Amino acid sequence: MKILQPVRGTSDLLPADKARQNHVIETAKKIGRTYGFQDMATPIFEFTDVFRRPLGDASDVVSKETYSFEDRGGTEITLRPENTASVMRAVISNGLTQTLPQKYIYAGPMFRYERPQKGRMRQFHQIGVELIGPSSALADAEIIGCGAELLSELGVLEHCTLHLNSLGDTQSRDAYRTALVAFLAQYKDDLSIDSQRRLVQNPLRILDSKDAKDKEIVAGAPQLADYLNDVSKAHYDLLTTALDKANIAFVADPLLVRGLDYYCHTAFEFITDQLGAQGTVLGGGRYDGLSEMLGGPHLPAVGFAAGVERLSLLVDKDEEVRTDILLVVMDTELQADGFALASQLRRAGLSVDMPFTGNISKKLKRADKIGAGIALLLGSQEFATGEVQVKSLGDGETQTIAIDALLTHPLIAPLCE
RNA sequence: GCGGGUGUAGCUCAGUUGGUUAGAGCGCCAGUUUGUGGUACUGGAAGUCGCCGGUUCAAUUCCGGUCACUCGCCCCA
Repeated sequence: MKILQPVRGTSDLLPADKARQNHVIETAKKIGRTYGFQDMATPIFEFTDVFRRPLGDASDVVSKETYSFEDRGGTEITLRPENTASVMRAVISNGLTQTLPQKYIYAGPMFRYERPQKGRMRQFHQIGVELIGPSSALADAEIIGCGAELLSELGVLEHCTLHLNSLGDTQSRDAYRTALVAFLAQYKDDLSIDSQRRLVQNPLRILDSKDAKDKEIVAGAPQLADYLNDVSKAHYDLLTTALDKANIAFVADPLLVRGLDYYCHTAFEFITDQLGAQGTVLGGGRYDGLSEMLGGPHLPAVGFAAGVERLSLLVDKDEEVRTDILLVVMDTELQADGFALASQLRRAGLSVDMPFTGNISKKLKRADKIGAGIALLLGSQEFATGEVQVKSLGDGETQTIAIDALLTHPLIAPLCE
């Protein structure tokens, strides 16, 4: 075991990366607030059944992508591969089904045992929103609008296309699935190996196969849209009308399907062409069936999840974290006084860095690394009269002022929060 | 889980048709400057050539395996 390298599919977030991710997350929370979504969090692990029941044993996520283990008490535990099931579990656990709708936003790490690629990690981070209670297509529009707004605020919407589809309600979907399987069964031997497997496990997935031969066959397959019943059509129509009126551009994508079983009606993904095969940057849909799969009441819900790493890769913003003031203590015997002064400035809201070793020149060099605009030089000569040197690092101008007057100095006062 | 590419200093990369002490730029450290940063100049440290094995008088170089990263498939955020 090579402990000096991180576990495959995990990585350290050094300050530059972490700052970029914080920006994505903070932007999401800000946009979420404008929609009335409240920040919340669920545990990072749950009983394995929380994920196994709704996702289905056959799904890839559960059958081969989860980090599952038995804890010391013999309980089957799974690190969450996504957060929607956890949130729904929390709503039911806490009796919140009595006070609907519930609107949540969350952010945190997820875990999937997959082959890592760019924008695909084994520990990765998602931000997501869930709107639980309403069955109206306007709720779907609100979720999609929130996603679009987030991407727009991050400056990446122009690189993304919104793909939209309707899977219909259970009745429509079952009818379509039957028709699709009947059609594809005729070409069973011509389908790719993967798709032959899907024919049994998840036939709708064959629709977006990238295999050339599969695509040919799929081209002649029945269309999902033709199997939507009136309720499903009305839902889709209201959603698209709302999106149109709000100027949210989308392309109807009849081949867009979701991997997880509990989705119905709306499925959507914001896809970018800038991340190779991991183009989906934000995706979601309606999952009216989830609550019942967990043993709760019938509970309509819709939401999205976005990949923080993927969004961070698209955001070119480099937020440098600067420190306001470099405090250079020029005489060893004044170290403790320097610490006291730094403490006083910090209490006033300033960020202060005070090097402990090195000569004056070496200490001053640190100013550039931390991005400080001002250096304070504390030496015995001026300390004797209660003064300190204030050096503006932009132009090198230095003046000596009373320590008591520091916080009102024209260069320093604006930095106090 | 399957297929392709890559692996030389902290970073970005040269290089060796197999042959003595493996190079550059950036970064880092020190000095020029013992109470004043950036720039400049000078000097310095730093590499099991990913790891293990094989072939060979000799392997960083060739071969095999392995690990990691990366791209694609699968699946998704």
